Amino acid sequence: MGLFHADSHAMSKTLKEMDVLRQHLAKHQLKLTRQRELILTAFLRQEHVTAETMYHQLAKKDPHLGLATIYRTLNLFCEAGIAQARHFGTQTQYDNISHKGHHDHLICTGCGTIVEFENCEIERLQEEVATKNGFVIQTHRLELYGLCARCRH
Amino acid sequence: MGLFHADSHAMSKTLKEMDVLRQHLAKHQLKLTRQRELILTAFLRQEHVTAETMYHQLAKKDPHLGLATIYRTLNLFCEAGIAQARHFGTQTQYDNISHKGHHDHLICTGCGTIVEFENCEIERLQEEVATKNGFVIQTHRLELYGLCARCRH
DNA sequence: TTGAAATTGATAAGCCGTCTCAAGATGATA
DNA sequence: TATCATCTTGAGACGGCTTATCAATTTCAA
Repeated sequence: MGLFHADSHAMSKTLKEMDVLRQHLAKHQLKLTRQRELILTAFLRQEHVTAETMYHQLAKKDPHLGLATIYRTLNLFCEAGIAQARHFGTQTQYDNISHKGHHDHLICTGCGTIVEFENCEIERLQEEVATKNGFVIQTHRLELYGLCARCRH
Repeated sequence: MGLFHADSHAMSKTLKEMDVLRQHLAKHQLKLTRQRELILTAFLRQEHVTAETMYHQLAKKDPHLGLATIYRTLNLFCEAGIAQARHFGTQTQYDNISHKGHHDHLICTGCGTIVEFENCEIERLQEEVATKNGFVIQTHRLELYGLCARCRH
């Protein structure tokens, strides 16, 4: 009984997304597989991943899990509204949408230093712009490039 | 005399960026070539391009201009601060940074539509954040990803 | 003008992500 | 629970976009 509680508590974080996935699968006549569950729980633990990083992470739990399956599953998550693909550099980042505390970046073009920041007011204005254009924002990216105090001398 | 004036007027729009490029080349012991000039003037006429589109555009002026040269040159422009690379879908878009009043982007993750916008209030807040962190902004990039009205159905 | 050094064009190579397909898993149904 | 149509998987082939290679050419400082 105590064990049951502990288990259900540990699972509670993933339950919401698991339900979203189940609903999506049902609606599209798809099936819930061991791999999809495995990938989902691992995915939810992180803010953003690439297929490659998940491939290596999961190799320990299931050495036969194929890279193609991970790509397929992450794309499935996007369709289900659990993940969001973002192209960064040459790779695709899959962002955990439900993860909060998104931060923006201040990047020094001199020394490469990256300072993270968060500004509610800016976020609010972004929503405003999106709404005005008929968009519903899923995620965003704001990078300010400039020179930090030290590099200006 | 009249002709000279006409010419210098036609060039005036590209002069600023050409100078930026020249300075960058000088600083890195690189050379100013016919191809680099050609690609720069064509690039400055547009808001954003892919290497492929420039390849076809320029094929008329110089049928022997190679695709690799265009990629190399556009990347050079990024290093010189004239262009900015943005990855969308499988391709790379090269944005003209100096283009009138710098636009930010609202990007539909469903159909890829890009809506450009400008918001002084957001820019002001960006300055504020930068100053607070001891930075002086040179440029920035703001991309909002979401679903447009049509793709939400 | 000369020559060291950078650039070019053509194409090979590389990377990332998707497609293919035979073998295996899933789950609705009886 | 056994059956079986359907979906999924894993491995590798494939394809699109970008970069690397290299001999021939161009640039530019002296």
